[in-house]
Amino acid sequence: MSNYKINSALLCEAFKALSNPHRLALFNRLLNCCAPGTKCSPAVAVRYCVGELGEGLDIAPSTLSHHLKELNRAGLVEMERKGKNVECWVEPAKLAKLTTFFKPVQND
Amino acid sequence: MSNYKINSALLCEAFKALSNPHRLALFNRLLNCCAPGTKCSPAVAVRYCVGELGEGLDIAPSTLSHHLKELNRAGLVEMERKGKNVECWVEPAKLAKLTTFFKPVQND
DNA sequence: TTTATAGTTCGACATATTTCGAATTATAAA
DNA sequence: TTTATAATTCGAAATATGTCGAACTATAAA
Repeated sequence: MSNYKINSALLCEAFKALSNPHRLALFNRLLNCCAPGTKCSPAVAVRYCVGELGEGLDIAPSTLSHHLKELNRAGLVEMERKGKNVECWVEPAKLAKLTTFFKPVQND
Repeated sequence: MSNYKINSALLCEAFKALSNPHRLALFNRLLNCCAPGTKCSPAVAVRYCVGELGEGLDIAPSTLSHHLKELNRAGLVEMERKGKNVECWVEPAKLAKLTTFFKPVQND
């Protein structure tokens, strides 16, 4: 099977979501739980609440909320309310789909 | 080594380039030289000229040119004039960098 | 019940993007 | 040299995006 026709509309939405510096930073923060050099092998997807994700980004809460909504809409980030907070995480399965796109066609 | 700090500005440019349906289609055309089911194992990157890439996309030549310029600027597509035509192709090394981003952090 | 904290929605405004047609450049063919 | 083909540049217009503050909702704590 080749990657000739992955649903390009969905793919395009994913790339659009990652095309903004703030959203890319947010997504990256969810992907990379650890600072360089530290040990970290999460069995389960890492979770951050909205506020934590926005730290150091210097954007208004409403803007932060908007960007996370976009990442969620694009299917890249999951969100779930936990008490006063809303937790965010990335499902590893979603990543796999994206990497598939960049792999060259495989035929034998 | 982790992917903690890939140059996010460059990465962002790449995703922005792929965030437009027409540009994604153009890039995909360069990635997937073959129709599904056919045999195809290109030793060298596949090349299309600008006009060929635009076929069936129903956009003006100026728009096509603009989009390819964007893909080139983002470092995703190489371009070189060959006579009357301008040939376009994707360097496999560029793809590798993008896939790295989506891979989870590896620490041992 | 009142108050505080976390996050979202809405409307407005500035900026960026997409697209086209007209004019232009580069190359090859007649 | 003149003509045709391939592609690019430029300017303009329509649309989309990023951002904020104000007002609002959801939940927990006092």
